[in-house]
Amino acid sequence: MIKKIPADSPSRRRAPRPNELLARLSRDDRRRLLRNDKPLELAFGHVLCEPGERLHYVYFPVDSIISLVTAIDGHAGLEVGLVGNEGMYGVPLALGVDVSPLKGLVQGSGTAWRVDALRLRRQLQRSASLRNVLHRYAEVLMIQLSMEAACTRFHVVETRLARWLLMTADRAHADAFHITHQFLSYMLGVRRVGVTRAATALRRRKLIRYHRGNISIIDRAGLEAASCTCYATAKREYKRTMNGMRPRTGTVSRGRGAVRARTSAKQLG
Amino acid sequence: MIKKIPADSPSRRRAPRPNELLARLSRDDRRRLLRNDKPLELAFGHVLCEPGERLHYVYFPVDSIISLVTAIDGHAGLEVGLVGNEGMYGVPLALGVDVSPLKGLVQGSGTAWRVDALRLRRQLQRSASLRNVLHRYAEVLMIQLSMEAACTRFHVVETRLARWLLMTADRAHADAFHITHQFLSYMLGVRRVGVTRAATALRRRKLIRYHRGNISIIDRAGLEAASCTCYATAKREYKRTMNGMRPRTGTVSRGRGAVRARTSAKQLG
DNA sequence: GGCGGTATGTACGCCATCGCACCGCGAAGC
DNA sequence: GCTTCGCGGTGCGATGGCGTACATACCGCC
Repeated sequence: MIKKIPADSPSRRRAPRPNELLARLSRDDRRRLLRNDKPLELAFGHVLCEPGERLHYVYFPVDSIISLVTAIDGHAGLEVGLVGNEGMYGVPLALGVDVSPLKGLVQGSGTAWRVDALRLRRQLQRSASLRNVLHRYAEVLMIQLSMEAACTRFHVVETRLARWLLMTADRAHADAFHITHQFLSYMLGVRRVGVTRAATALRRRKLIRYHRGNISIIDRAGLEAASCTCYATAKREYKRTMNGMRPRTGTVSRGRGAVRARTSAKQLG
Repeated sequence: MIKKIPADSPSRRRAPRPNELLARLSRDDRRRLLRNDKPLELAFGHVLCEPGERLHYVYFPVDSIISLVTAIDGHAGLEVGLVGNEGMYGVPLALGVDVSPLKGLVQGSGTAWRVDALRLRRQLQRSASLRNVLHRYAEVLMIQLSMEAACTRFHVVETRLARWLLMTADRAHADAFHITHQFLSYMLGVRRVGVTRAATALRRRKLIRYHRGNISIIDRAGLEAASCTCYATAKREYKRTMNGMRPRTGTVSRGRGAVRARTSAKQLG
């Protein structure tokens, strides 16, 4: 699924942009990493790596989309991250670990640059600027994971669905794509019926349209309003983290900090 | 809270062990990192860093416990990680980012080594072995975060409570510690009443005992059986990741892998 | 142009948790 | 010794999601 819908409206599809992590590398870093390789075609449903297995490559999507799915006993799994041309799959290798805890599932077919583990390791040793970019992205991913945990815990299906659609549209560079309720239920960790209900509600509010797996966003601003703040948060945090912007200057509690400590203990009391 | 209960039974308390990350460093790395510093006393309720603010230090707990709490609109927050002498607080700095997305809340008073951001950065540039240890821990944290997301989504309060108690006992090096239902409800992201109910159930099963905040584990094996598998998973993944053990050798789907791709697409209907 | 399979819509009873309210007990402080 | 307050226990109706089952509608294929 997530195939483009040429019949519908090619105008919906924006021009694919290069992978943002690769774009941030110096010319030399990029050349040494990619050599003479060509981007690879990834097909929907393809599993790049099963959880707990060895990572042989990292992938830098161009216009493909990769779902990060965590394993959990008694359930099919739960999507905890979404990777498009803004990121990479295979962060553990960037941290010196050659096992992936997360299943990499191609959720939108398209192309991606692939780099093998050994070459990545060599270039990481050699280049501090490469490390800088990939490690910053590792931090982005950590932010996403913790946000995902809280969002999954507290937000209802409808707002989560809205967020998911927006995030996918961004990564697909299109406002329309193909995905079934069944697949969505797997990603969101809810029943298929739960997705149907939420999707029906969004459709009644004239925010989306869908028909047998073809979903299109018809009111982007409305959908953003209907989604949880996590959508905006994720975008903001990506920018801030990758650009190395200064945090807002606030009172940082350190040293003894007895007052603040008591305050928060009180709040919880 | 999480103060020791000397009256109860000092025998409950095991000898504190040194911070495991520091223990993994070479003598030189460790000396350059810690200089002539002494470990710091951290008091319960103290906030090491608010989410979104600048990280001035990293902390390596010895016998203190630090909760990683993610911010979420409309809620008090949600604990997404627990750091004791097996880890560190301030992973973003190890990845070259000087803002923490997660609140660092001292949840168990005790001591920790503190290293300032600049010195850490210098030593990271200098030492690949230091990078190796800290980046491996960053990976451990990512595994914990994704596990936490799924656990929070799918597991009921009682099993999650059991897991929390076990994890805290491990990090406190004691089977008894002090914590109120109110505080637990904040950590687990549920109502206070929800904790009371779950705790009552565990008590009736003779796995724990508690009285006005003093909780003790009286049947560790039973509590492990009552907790979700996430407890065992976290322990196993920590070991595997930090020791750099080989993954189990399995069929890694790569290249075309059309068969596997079709299979999983089928499963999802 | 009928048929089978896929995708979606709806219904029903159940359960975990929610939000709120109220009560009782025990510890610390006046 | 009495009061106050923090902590834990219980009850009640509401709600969001679950598991299951079944109905409908559409597509592609023969």
